Amino acid sequence: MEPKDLPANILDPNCPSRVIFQRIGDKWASLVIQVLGDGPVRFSELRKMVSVVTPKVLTQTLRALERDGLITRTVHAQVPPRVDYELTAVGESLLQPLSMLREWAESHVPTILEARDAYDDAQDEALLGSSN
Amino acid sequence: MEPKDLPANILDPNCPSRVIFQRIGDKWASLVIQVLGDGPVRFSELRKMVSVVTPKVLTQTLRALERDGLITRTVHAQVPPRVDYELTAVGESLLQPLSMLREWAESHVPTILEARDAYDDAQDEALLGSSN
DNA sequence: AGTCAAAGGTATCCAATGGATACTGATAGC
DNA sequence: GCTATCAGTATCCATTGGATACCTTTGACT
Repeated sequence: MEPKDLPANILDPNCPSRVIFQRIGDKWASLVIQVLGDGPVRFSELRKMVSVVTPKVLTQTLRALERDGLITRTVHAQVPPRVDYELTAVGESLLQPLSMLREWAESHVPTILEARDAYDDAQDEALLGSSN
Repeated sequence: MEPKDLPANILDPNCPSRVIFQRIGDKWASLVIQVLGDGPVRFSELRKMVSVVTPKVLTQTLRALERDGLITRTVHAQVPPRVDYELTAVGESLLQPLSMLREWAESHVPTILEARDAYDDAQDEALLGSSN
């Protein structure tokens, strides 16, 4: 793993690592993975915990994660049906990098909200100035 | 400690940390930040390095990052114009968490591609079986 | 003088994605 | 029968993303 000649490069649009990187960055996928970090969860529970996601989009997300081997889908032959989603070993290996990002996000909330307010105020002033 | 009462919680749709988390997960934003990790870059260079992004979308991405205080935009009074984008201190603090994700993505490329092939093959067989 | 090129974007239009809402199918319990 | 539960589909519409063309300023070239 020499950093000199990385075999995979996210900046190359033809490199599969980029596709994978963007799957992680998917709006719902990363939340689902973090929820599954505590163990298997069924579909309806996921919907409640990863609020507010519509069933169609949650299904799409879960199928994509399953396809990439990050989660498994287990159907229990019951009525009403019970379907459990669970992290694979690969999926679990994502928990740590994701939790670092999460910690970053949670700890920088105040700073970023301040920056937004300042930026928006500046925009407002610019607009007012131009109309005078 | 129940996870229900975290001060900032990504799973809460009303918590700003979620919005921020999703900005990081934006398709282009995280790539831009990683490119800017080596120092300021001008617009046209960014377009080349973060290929392939259209100017409209790159502008949207940069404006959003600027609004959140992760990058600065500096216009040099020249002709032709020169505009440099540069990470702020907050933006730089994102580099480490992002590089962990990037390393994860790059190192898991083979595993995930295999999983995809296996999944797609299984889907194909299921389709063939149902049509017989 | 006229024309071209460079840089950093906008403007416009169309395709893809995301989301709201309603519905399905099997069965157990009332 | 009627209803409830669960895990989704089906359908439709709004938002976003992307391709392409265009704009502006000024220096260099012809």
